[in-house]
Amino acid sequence: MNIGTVAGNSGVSAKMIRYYEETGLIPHTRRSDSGYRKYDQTDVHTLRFIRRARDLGFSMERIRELLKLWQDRGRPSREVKAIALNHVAELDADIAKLISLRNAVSHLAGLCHGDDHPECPILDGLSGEVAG
Amino acid sequence: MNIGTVAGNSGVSAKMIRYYEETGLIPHTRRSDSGYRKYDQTDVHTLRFIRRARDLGFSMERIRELLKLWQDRGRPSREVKAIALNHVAELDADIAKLISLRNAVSHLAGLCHGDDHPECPILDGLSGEVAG
DNA sequence: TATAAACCTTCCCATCATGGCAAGGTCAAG
DNA sequence: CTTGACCTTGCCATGATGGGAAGGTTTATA
Repeated sequence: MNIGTVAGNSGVSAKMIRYYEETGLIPHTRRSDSGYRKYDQTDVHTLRFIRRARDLGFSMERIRELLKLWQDRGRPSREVKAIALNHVAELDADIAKLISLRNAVSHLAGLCHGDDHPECPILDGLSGEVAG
Repeated sequence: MNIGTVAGNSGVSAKMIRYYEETGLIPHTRRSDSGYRKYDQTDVHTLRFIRRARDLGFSMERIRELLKLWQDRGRPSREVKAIALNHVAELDADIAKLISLRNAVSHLAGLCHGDDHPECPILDGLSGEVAG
């Protein structure tokens, strides 16, 4: 298979497949006489694995670890679970931060009349004025 | 005031102040004979405004709009509120997405024993196997 | 068979907001 | 006058991705 076919079959763009190869996430693949990258079904499986992990928000570094464990038949599932739980914790932190922002902005917006007049507690808040 | 003082007083790094100037978020400031950027208290106010907006997660493009409205004494607060509510909507979307990821990862993690054995529903899920 | 379309290659650039570093000029205090 | 703190510009890096150019290859079609 050429890279375009693998891209279509895996859901990972050709651009990213080359990038993953370059950064060592996947090994260098063999080339045709003319220099085209050649792939087989195993590569498609690996790339699908990567894509699903990306879809779940795992960083490339995490995916690197997950791939290693995936390919290690003797891995303890404990290590995989640790990575996943760590990711959940990071997501929780991100979510908490966004919610905090959201509430702050929403609060300010709630104070603003949103009419033709220039008075605006949002701008006042941003400029540091505590209250009218 | 030199840039370092303004940075300290505004909470915006000198690096970012130069960047904001370069990208037009703030105007070019006057220079001393030796080429040093010179600022006054008004600049500190503006930079504090920018920093607070950044802290609330507004993008530079949004801040550009907010700054323009802030400096327009005849603005209708409606426009400010619209930007804020739009930002809230974007934050809500981001939050929803992260929560969805979080739940998916957490679900997979919950299926995994996390012990010495290699069986791992997390890896199975990533590799596309529906179930054992 | 000739040619065009579709594909592949590498290389460079851009994102977004931020930091780091380096080489060199300036200023203030000792 | 030296030292150290500060300023300047400029380049590089981030993380994961896309865009595009310039040029070689393969395949399909006229």
